[in-house]
Amino acid sequence: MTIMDAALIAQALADFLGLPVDQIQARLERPPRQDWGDVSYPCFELAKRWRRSPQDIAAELAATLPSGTWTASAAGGYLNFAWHREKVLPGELRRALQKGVALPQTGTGKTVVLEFGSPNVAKPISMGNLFPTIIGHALSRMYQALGWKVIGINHLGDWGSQFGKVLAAYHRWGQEEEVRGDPVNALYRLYVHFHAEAPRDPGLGREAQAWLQRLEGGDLEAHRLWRWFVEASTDAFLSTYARLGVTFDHVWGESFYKDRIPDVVQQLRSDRLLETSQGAQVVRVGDDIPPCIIVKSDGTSIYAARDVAAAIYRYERFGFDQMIYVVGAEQTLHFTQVFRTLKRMGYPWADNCHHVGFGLIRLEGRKMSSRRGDVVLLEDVLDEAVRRVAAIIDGKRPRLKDKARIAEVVGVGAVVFHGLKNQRMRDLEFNWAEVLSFEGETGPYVQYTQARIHSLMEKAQFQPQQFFQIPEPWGPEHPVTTLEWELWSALSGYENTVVQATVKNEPFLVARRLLDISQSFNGLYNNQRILSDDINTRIKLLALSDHTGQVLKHGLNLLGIEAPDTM
RNA sequence: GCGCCCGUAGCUCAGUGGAUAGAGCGCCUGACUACGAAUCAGGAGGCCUGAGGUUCAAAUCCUCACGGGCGCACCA
Repeated sequence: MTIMDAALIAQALADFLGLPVDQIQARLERPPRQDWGDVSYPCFELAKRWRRSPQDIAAELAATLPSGTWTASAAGGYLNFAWHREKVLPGELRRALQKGVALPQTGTGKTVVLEFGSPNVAKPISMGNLFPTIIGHALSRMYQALGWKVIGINHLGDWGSQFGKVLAAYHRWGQEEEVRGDPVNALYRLYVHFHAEAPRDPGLGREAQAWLQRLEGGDLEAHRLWRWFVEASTDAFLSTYARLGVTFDHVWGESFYKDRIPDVVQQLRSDRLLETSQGAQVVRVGDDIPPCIIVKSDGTSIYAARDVAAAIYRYERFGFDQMIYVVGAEQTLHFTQVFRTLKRMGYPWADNCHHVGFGLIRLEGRKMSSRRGDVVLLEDVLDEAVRRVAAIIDGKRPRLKDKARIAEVVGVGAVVFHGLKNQRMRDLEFNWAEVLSFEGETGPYVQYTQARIHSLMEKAQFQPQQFFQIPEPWGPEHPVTTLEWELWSALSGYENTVVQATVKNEPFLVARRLLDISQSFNGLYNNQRILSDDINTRIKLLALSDHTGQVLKHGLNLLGIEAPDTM
């Protein structure tokens, strides 16, 4: 608990009123305007109970409540508390400089399996892959920051009927040299061509099905091609992941679990959970939703069965406390079916499996369709962002060292931040102008703020020791300014934001907090001189700036974005 | 038809049941011979889709409409 923790106020109020602390604390809130105070207690509930006006109660409490490191005042039916800024801030800042960002290690000893990324083999990484990749990556870092052991798994789409299509298309039209030269694009063209031809050529569908059956049956030729395609695609994916700083503990595609499916089917059968319905083998998982299909009527496997097998394997291997699937919201029903199937199989840990969904990225109002080849490639977006950043650097900082690397970091950062700044369930209309914006609520804005602070630190050669030696940085002669206090308020909420963001699996909360902090800092920076001639002022503002820079860097890192010291 | 998600400024979005609903972009006015102008200060811009309900108090919770998106058994 810090000096500024509202729990102190809740306790004092609870003692005075003779009410449970929890009840008081649940009511505490932030006043809408900072000059009204830092913590607020609405007295309307008491008013009802005591049959007195809330105004009276607030006024009386303000007058009679024993004071602490705060001042209480009444405003209408609200009892407002304002911290004694000059007394509180020095200690808080000292602690912050000593400890840096200190997150509660609530995950210590616990393991979370995080499935994310999961691109399909034989298709290039498009903007459609942005969310599953960067949301998963951010969550991975956030859980780690809270002490969890994170197992990141990239669940490649490398099996199933789409693969039958790729094999059929390659067999019909494919050229070996072409695929050798540029595997992903060549395979993708075949896939798109397949879907273009399929409507007027019913034979194609049958060929795809036959290839899938050959593949699942262990046919050597099918298997050889499959392995080649998977390996070539994986290489391409890895280079994009490298740009994004994304890594995985395991790249286990769907095919990884295929040999475990027969055991799953066997177990379901002996548990009498499997039924034959319309030629398929299914598990009933409730009257409100359709059954979970485990084996298709043609005998080939289906993704639900692979997901069930995968979950069991992962539990046996990792004994996870939580498993999170970062997969599009359109698959909500599928995961409900899978989790209920696991539950019916008697696995209590099925309750610890969670689907973290996200909205669609749409293109000119429609869903991007990989079947039609109607996609925007992620690499193209990254390249364009980097190119534009490089042009800006040439214009305003021509002598910047390491220009190419900085342009890469800032350009990629803009794209990643753009994808993480809103609630994940919201659909995103892809818009070049917005992705390529570097001003306002953007990644480069936060990066810029951090770089600006770094530059201050360099110039001033600031060391935290200097701050510790000032006896009274703020006092009656030098009150804490509104801008300083606003910045501190934004900073002091950071740890809690990270905790909340992790609990809700919502990285955007971290992104928003970083914007708040950056805005507060820039407001201060433009209105108060930090490198003041007055040594006290200079050092305390440097101390505040130093911590701001640390938090921004920490937060960007959680989001998977690099924070360059110059840009 | 059923289920899930979304509906807040011209646009993109924030907004733990509480006070006068906030940002960014765009538009208008200003600030670089003080620390990095990818910045900042100010202005204009709102029936929080609509109607009921719960509550001392609703953008927020509950119903019902309307509008948009996504699902609804052998694709993933």
